[in-house]
Amino acid sequence: MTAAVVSRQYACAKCPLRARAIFREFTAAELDYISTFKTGELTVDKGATVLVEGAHSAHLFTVLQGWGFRYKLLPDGRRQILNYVMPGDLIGLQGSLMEEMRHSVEALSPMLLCVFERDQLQDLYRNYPGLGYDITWLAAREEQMLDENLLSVGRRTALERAAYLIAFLHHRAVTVGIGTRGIFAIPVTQQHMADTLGLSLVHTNKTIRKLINAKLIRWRDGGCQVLAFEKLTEMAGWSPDLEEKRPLL
Amino acid sequence: MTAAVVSRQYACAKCPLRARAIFREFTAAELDYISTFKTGELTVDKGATVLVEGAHSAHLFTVLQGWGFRYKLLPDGRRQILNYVMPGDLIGLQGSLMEEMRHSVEALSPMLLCVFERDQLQDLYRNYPGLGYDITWLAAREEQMLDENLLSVGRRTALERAAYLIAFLHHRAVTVGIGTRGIFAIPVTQQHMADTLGLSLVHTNKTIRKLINAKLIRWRDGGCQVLAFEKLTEMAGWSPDLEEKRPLL
DNA sequence: CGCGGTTTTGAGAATCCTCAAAACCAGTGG
DNA sequence: CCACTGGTTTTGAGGATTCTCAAAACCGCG
Repeated sequence: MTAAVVSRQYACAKCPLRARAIFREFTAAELDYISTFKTGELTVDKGATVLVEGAHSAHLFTVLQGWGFRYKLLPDGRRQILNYVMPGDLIGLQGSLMEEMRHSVEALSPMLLCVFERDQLQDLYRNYPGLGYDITWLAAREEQMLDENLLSVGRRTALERAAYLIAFLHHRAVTVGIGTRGIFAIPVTQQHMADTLGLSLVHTNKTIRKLINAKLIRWRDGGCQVLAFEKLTEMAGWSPDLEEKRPLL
Repeated sequence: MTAAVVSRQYACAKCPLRARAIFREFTAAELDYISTFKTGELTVDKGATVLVEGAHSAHLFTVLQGWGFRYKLLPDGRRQILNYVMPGDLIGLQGSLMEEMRHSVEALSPMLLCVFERDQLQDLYRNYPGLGYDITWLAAREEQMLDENLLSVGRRTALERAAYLIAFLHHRAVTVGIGTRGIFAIPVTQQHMADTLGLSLVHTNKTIRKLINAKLIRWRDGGCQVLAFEKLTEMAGWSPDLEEKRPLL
């Protein structure tokens, strides 16, 4: 058993995630509506596939807890990780809007998801245009992240790429409030890193080792921990955008 | 003079682009509204910058004619082309939704653009939720293309990548109705290709030469012409999705 | 203790890069 | 009509990066 639907835990208004500073305030009416839109919660085991390429998903999800990643495969099995998902992110939008999903999503850790019905999406746009706008905003944000990733894979050196990726994930996690109590681990293996960076496992390992030896990161608790965020961003030639408040569906 | 605003040419209902098979039907009311939303047209010279990274654009554009590309730069000038734009594509959405643009857009050929006011976007969502939905759909489509591009740059070999890129652009162009009268040229230089593929100019040239020697493409009229589309897609391990009808703003 | 998954190391080979220069080509001005 | 110019494509060559193959080391867990 890799996934299980659980009954509603709490109303959206009381969602602990929503209280975090990065998310914008919703009106009471919006919260009520979202509560209707939400049909349940879903827990997913680490390693389980949340959404699979080719399917036409009947659901949309908001991540409440845990990490996952989006990826695509070539016919012969080569894998490219496109982006990571973490609390507050919306997944499955493509599968809801288009005929079918063009990528898959897998859980990196146990995940807790909020489930929405695809069929209610039209209704949402009609009754709460502001929320529709929010969904577009979230899609534009995803595009922004992909742009930066593509720049990285296409034009940064292996070392810059690794530094960028780690800094990027760390920054997102901190922004959304993961590991506010000190150092936390990004729950990936070096194989995941390799498939994100567009490098082989062996070369990824050698590259990451340089970052470890330079004491910019360490590898512990089944993942990657950041020790010197600034040095990573500098190495990558990247500066994080200042984060505006964002919607949470 | 690289860009000039022109007075309104014709109502959206009579837009010649809209008549093409790939675009979905709009209701008379929608067309009326879009006509209001549209504030003018803009011509842009080949090589001119349409939108620049860092700016907070007051405008949104729909491409009516011509080709362009979106790109990002690293601090030292390395360039990654993220995607191409052609008739029917919406550009500048990011700059309208977020604080500022995270990429630039440049014209590959003379372009004709439809201009919309960013400030009216909220109004559009409120009054025509279906159009809001359309905009989200377009954003999701852009994401889909980026996903495939990232897969390509990250995991395909140089030859596969080149084959994919050319097949991809050719397919998009055909779908939107460019060059329906026989063979047409994709208006790029090999430098553009290189910056899209994440390769050096020299290696790109050698790779493209293989495709030319195999008679899959030819290089003529200042661009790339496709001679054997199927062979390209097969070489890339890619099959184009079937194209649903899409909105045109 | 044994097992499977993950990280590490070594080594030779393929890919891709940089540097440098030549060839080609379309447009400009004499 | 031709020389000149700037942009683009092509070629060669040596070198750096990255890959594959293979095996060892490590590590948490049953």
